[in-house]
Amino acid sequence: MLITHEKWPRTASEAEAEQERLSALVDVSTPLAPHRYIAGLDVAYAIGSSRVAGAVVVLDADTLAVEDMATAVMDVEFPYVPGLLAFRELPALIAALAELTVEPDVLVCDGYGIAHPRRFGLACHLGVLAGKPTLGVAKTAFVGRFAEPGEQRGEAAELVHDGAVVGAALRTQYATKPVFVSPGHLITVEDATRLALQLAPKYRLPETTRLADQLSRRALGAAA
DNA sequence: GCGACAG
DNA sequence: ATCTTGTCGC
Repeated sequence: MLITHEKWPRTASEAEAEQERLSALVDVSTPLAPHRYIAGLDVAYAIGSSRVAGAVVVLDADTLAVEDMATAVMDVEFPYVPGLLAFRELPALIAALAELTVEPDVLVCDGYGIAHPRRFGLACHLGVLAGKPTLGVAKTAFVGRFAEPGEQRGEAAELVHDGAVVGAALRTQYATKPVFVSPGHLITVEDATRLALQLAPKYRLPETTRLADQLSRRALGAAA
């Protein structure tokens, strides 16, 4: 899948302005459309250099079997700034997506969707650029308040930010810390939460992110 | 002003 | 994010 992005911001203020502009295009009220291929994306970083590896793995929505995968190694341009993660990771992820043979229907990101200071996290950004459904699944909290969800697998609590429900703290496995799910684009909080749980039948994190994480690290090491 | 702060 | 194997516990 090809994604083109011009005039990539170089400063924090430019990046924030870009988020303000693109955030108007986000749609989190449309239910998730029928889907067959789910993609998981992640980025691995090298220690003493600016080298990074973006990875994407495509799974069958029903069996979670791996149908395709791709990687892209490059140097990072943008520094890590909370709230501007997309500008640091998207280039490598977009490059990896361009190498896919199987066209994914939904993109699962490592990070947040609308649960973001300006309602425009990495998942929203990728969703708008790709014009496809996206959601974010993060391991730790970023913005918003939430009540501790029940201890059973599948129990969830609303993630509230600025008086709005922007996601959910979801318990994917019994007695494990919850993961934070938020819609990115063309999906609702409910559908994103349901899909995240479906993708995590055995471990705390969705298979999509687990596999993408492993793939990105392997790609980084192989590029050494 | 201070602390927090996705990866 | 990254440094990192085995090991303690359910």
